[in-house]
Amino acid sequence: MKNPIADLNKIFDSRIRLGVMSILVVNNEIGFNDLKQMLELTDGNLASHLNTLEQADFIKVHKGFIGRKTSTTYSITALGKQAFKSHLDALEKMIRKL
Amino acid sequence: MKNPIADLNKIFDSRIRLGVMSILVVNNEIGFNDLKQMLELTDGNLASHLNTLEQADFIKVHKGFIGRKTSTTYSITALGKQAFKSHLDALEKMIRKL
DNA sequence: CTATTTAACTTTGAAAAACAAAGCACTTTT
DNA sequence: AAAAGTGCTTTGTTTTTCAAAGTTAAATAG
Repeated sequence: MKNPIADLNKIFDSRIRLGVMSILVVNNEIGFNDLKQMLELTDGNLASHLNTLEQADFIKVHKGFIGRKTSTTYSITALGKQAFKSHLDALEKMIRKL
Repeated sequence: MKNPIADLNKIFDSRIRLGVMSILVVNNEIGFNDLKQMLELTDGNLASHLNTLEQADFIKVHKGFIGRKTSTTYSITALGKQAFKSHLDALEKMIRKL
């Protein structure tokens, strides 16, 4: 039998990063605070997971302004969309036997 | 919006434990070495993850003999089956938006 | 105009988890 | 008798997770 977990992406082992991605798939742009509230996280925790996703080029940050106040939003990249889809495919393959 | 990751089971954040469970769902009894080879793990690593699953009452250990040689096998419990299913449901709910 | 609050982090540090390697008791194979 | 396999446990390192506090800059309240 083939190793069933080999195709899972390590980055998505984390429930939080999984949650961020699943939110970003349906919201093409979302703010830091919205994510924080949806996932019920502290600033630092969310920021570090977002950082991991950004390092991997799975999400992109947009720093803009609302008036003169900064506003940071995040969106998924093409690579991120693909990697997330691959991960879900691997998951599905793993459990299709059910 | 509701927290999309709240219903995920922390025990299944681990790819390895996820793999063990997915194997046990289709094999009602499997040996330590088989698992080790399927998942490509070291003894210690596998043993500790199995231990976590056992503590949670998600798997059961059977210590027996083949002739006079010890043989340890593992199987999924009813609770484990249920918890795994719930986790998969939560995952599916999370990504159904796709 | 001063004080507090909010946004979005970064830094720090502690706790937990993952993991490999080695050791071990016992047995079978060579 | 020596080597190898089974199924662990122990040890110790590395990695990951996370909360808390600090930070900068702007907004708002008093």
